[in-house]
Amino acid sequence: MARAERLLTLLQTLRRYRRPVSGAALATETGVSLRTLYRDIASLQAQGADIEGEAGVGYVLKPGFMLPPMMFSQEEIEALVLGSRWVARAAEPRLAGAGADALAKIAAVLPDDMRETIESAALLVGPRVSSEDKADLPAIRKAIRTERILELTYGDERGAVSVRRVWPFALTYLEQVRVMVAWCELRQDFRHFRTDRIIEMAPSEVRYPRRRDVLLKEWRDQQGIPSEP
Amino acid sequence: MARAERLLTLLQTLRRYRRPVSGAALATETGVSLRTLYRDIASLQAQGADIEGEAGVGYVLKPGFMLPPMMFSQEEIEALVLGSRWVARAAEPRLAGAGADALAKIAAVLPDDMRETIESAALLVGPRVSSEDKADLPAIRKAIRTERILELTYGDERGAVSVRRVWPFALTYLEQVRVMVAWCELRQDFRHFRTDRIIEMAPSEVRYPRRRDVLLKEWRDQQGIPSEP
DNA sequence: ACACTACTGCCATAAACTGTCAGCAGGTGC
DNA sequence: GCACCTGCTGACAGTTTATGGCAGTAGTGT
Repeated sequence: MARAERLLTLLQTLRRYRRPVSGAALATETGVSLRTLYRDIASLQAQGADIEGEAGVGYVLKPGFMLPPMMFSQEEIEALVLGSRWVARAAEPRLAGAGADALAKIAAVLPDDMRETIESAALLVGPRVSSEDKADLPAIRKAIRTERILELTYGDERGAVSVRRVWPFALTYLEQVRVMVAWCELRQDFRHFRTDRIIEMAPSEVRYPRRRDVLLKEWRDQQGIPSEP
Repeated sequence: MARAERLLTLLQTLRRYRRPVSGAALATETGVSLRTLYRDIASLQAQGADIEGEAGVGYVLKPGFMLPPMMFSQEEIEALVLGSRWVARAAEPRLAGAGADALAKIAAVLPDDMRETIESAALLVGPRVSSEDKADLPAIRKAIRTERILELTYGDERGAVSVRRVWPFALTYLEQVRVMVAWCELRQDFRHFRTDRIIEMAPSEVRYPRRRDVLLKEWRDQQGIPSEP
């Protein structure tokens, strides 16, 4: 049983580094010989981990995560499936695709009878969200993840166009539209931006000076929104 | 590595039987000695599997499923999380709770930085579904899973009350209401029942004579709905 | 009382894992 | 070309772990 744990530790260690890490470094960190480390890496790759090793450079783990074995109840699986379905319908194409992929991965490992259940027990027929986003939603999500400043050209409900620098920290999925929540440098306050009204958007490499979760908390307090589940 | 696979096989074998199975039977089926089987069961239980063993009876696996280790991309995790959030908001309390539980399980094993991302990158602020269901939705889902006939007292949009026997095979989650799709013995056709208009409901132990997935397919064909992802 | 079962401890054997050593391959810098 | 760093593979002995058989305890249903 010690081995399985070590492999998970190794994965998390690999995730910590963004730059390539040498096998020797990983070996000392996990307290194991170099030879064994190579074997461990091979095991992880065999299990599907996206680890790339290049001679003279080191190892990099492609962004993502390996879930350890986990037990889900019947209803929890139904919830995951129903949720993924909803995402596959309601989110923008790229995230929707990810939802469908996740769903397929889960369905692939379920026993036959359960897969059948899943294919019928939960349907989503809600009108497909049709508002077309001009904005690049994956780019917004990435900016949120990495806490980067966005350069925004935005047309509000009255048609007035403005250019702003904003600090995006959340993206909300409403029934018909999606709204980016950000701190606006122009207004020095929180602002909501409907993604279908974003005319142009330039992600920058500049990190904004505050932490995303703090911004989120302050915004929630201001809005009177209780913290999420 | 053979051991991990054997444990998964053992789980699936356990799932196949509905009745308690003796350890000896499981041992021969997985090709292992009885002593080792006991150790394997202990391992699975240590990993969180809901296996119950009773002396003189055998082993039973509580309904549910253990996901093997799986790799998810960043976006797939975001999709799963966003979807679970939506379920936690939009579904009826019990399924919503399951969504929250699933979310918590996933969050618990994610590395810290990713957990932070998840706590802010996707929010759902859509108006909480407020229509109160008089119907017992978990019971409906169970009837669907097990293909049981439901005895229904239903009030339609004009207030006319009727009593019917129906064969439920799907449950759709719309924005404001939930709709059970079933074959109605009274009308000899497919009918949709808003769950908030179900006045009374009696699950029976009688299995309906057709297969759920076939009903679903016929209904889809009749409605002109393309098959789900 | 009896049959059946889960469960535990012990121990010898079998299998797997691990570390050390050696060597090959690919890329970088001198 | 040469030294150097790195990934990667094979072979072998030592160590650890897993396994199977055996004996024994205890709970359940007939």
